[in-house]
Amino acid sequence: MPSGEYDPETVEAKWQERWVDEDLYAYPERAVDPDTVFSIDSPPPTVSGSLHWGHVYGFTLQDFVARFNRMRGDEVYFPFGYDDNGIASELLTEDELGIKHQDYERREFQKLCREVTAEYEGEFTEKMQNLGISIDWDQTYQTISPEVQRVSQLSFVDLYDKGRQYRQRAPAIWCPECETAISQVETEDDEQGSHFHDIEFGVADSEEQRSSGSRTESDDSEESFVISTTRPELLPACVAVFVHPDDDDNEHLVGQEAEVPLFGQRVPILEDERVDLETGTGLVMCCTFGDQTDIEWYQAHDLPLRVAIDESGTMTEEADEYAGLSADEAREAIVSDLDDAGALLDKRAITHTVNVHERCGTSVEFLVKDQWYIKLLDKREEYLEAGEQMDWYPEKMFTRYKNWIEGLQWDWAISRQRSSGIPFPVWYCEDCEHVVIADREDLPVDPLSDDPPVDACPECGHDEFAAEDDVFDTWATSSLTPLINGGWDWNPETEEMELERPELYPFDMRPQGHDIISFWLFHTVVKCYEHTGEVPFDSVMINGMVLDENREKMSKSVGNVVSPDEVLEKFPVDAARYWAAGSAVGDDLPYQEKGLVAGEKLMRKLWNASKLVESLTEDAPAEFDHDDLKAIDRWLLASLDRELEFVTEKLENREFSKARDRLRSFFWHTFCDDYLEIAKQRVREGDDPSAAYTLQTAHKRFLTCFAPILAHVTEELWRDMYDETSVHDQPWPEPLGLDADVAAGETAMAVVGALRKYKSDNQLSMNAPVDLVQVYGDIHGFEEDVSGVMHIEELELLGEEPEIESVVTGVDLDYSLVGPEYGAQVPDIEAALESDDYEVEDGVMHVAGVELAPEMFTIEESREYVGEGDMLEAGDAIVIVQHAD
RNA sequence: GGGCUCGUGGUCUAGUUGGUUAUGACGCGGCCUUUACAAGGCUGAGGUCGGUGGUUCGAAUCCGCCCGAGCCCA
Repeated sequence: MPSGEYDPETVEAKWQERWVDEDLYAYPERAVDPDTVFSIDSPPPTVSGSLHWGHVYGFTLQDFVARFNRMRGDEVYFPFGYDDNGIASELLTEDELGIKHQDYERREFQKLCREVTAEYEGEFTEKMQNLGISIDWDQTYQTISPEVQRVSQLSFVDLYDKGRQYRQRAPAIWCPECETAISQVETEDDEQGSHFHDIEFGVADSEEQRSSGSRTESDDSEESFVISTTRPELLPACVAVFVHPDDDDNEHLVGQEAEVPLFGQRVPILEDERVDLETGTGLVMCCTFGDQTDIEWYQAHDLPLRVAIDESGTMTEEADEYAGLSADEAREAIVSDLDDAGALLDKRAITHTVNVHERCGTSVEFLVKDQWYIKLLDKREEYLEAGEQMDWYPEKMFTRYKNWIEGLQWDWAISRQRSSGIPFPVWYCEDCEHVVIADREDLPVDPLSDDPPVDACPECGHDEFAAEDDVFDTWATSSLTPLINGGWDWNPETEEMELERPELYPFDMRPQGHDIISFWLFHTVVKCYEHTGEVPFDSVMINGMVLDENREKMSKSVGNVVSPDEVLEKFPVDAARYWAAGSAVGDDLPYQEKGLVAGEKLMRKLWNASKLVESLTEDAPAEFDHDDLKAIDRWLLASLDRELEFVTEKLENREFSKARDRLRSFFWHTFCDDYLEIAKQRVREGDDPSAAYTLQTAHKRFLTCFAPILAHVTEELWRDMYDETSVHDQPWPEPLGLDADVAAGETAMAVVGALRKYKSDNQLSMNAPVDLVQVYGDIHGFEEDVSGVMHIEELELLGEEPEIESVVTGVDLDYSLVGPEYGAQVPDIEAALESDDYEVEDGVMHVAGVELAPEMFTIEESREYVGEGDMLEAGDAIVIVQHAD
């Protein structure tokens, strides 16, 4: 029996442990009906990081859905993945073990990674369990595991067979410090000090002018222009000069050729909108490659390639006499030589934004490498339709997916030149470069250690092969989680890819933060769609970001990070869950201690009310004929039916905060404040099975409905009061389907409310007796309840309205009817009403030359009681109180 | 710089197919021991709905511009 105060610290830990020990959330082995399976595909978090609010928030929202669907009878598949395949885990492993990945064979290094991350995974598991998330802990996977590597490589082979992947020489982002290619998302902007060098370029005649014979001696060496650059060492890589189309001053240069100082190559002067007119002189050189724009120009204008800096940051043969110097040394030497040649007009310090590798802060370079790509551009329409097929919660977030697809300019590069990661299962013939792909049966393979599946090249018969040493982009693996969860594998007998658990796929729900819709979600949709021909998710639930209490992003450098660990030492998990349910899905949510405090208060109210219900329902009948229910009991249960209908619909639509608030409000105000006060007297003053039954029935329903949100306190109360099986295993309540005089019940409650106010206003205690109360209004069947709870000696129902003097105070128009009908005449009508210039005849109002139908207006009256006692207005009813103070 | 989202009493929020008196909670003031709960109950104050211009008889709601925040892209 619940007694004393609720002790969340002990209770929450107890249930978290038992839920796991009892396998309460286990996905049933033989659940094979796709219609009753509810499968969730959570994006696996990076395990080497610590738990942050984003995890708590995201997983809590998923848990609401999981618990709700479980109670509705679905077999819920709620797995957990550990993303330990990223660079973060590799660095962690090197750090922890004091090793370098270069010293190990790739497979061996990954084994070490698995060992190191296992420890962190344990910690992560514990924290997730401490949040009471109803994950099935028998359904877990690690992205670095050989099984997942196999799926990743199978995906590669499948897409290659389908012609969706190709290999091409293209620019890659390169970190010269780490000597690795990195993806766009691994770079970040950094403000750095640098120098602008104003360098004079000569103008040479273009081919056209030369051939047309317009060239004169003086045109040649006389004309020049100035380019400001921070990268003079890239002069040897210069392949073009660009002018903005709106740049009138330099427009005349377009079409001519420029001569690069010191190096002498002649390059075209072209026009392009991507020139930034605000920076430097408005003229810019394009070098292959100095930055991202250079790559775009290279591709858009079909420019030649001149690579002047190699992978280690050393100047190449293109740099002539500077070859072999480091980029920094070359810059100094070139600047000095430019100065000597008179081509350096100015040098000044600036700060500008550069792309740096987020791990080491080194400015990135752009190199040309052979890269593998997945085709995207040719199927943009299809992928857009795939997105449209999913239900988006909230709907508005589909726009992000749509904009992303519409803005795609390149296919997706999936190869990374990192020395750790999941390898491409590919070899190349040393002679003819024929691509040899591993056999599916052999996967996972590492070409650096394993032999190709053929002895000789099927193309040319050559028997020497070069291993592909690239690894997959991390998204290439992360985008396969529905297939990993579904047990996707090669069946050698049917020679087809098959799902071991096809009932899970497509997954019912994909949760996703709105920040990575364009990466994680998009790539997952694309790849799974290509592999299976089906959109992998029926629905997507987007969660917002957790911000600090000033609505600003939590960031270590700003120092406004609040750790969930600290907070959960102070507050119950259920309080955090209550807070998490407090925002519209998809919206950002500020961390607010007040939100958790409100949750604690609700838990306390639930606890205390349960204690009272328990004490009142010891003799409650398990069954009770609904026809024998007293009016107020019938009214309460019928009202609860309506609330449940609302709450159920909101939970179905992931409108957690609406469900939460409505449930809370009905429980607190209607059940506790109104009903419970009345029912407790009835039960205490005499045997009242109708009240006891109603109390218990309603209370059970509250516990089950609160269970998805307040998972722990409801479990404690349920198991303590009712049943040794979990509240989370109870069926979601169906409406009882009772008829009740809802209006009379509400009027009765309004009368009670008015009397409470009367007592409060007159500084009377709530249990102070009142001599006589007369009610004009329908509270039929509730008379005893009203007089009981308000301690009324005599309650009299009036058959006709008491003596009331009415004074007309104004006229209320129903604008939704008057507006469309009379439009511009509305101000005239209002003016006439203002000056009392109107007449009402047979219910029709004549005003300002028009006639208003009865439903268009209401005469407002203030009513004054002229008889004995005090008059109270209680909704539709009028209450007269006779009380001798 | 571009796109998307958000902006409602001190704080968090409901309401946005246009209808005039904007919801609830937290906090704040006042009153009340009602044998579940004073961390409770009743009640009150507090908002020209980010700013500005427009459309309309009527705008928190629709449109333009501006400001602030978040995310993604450059």
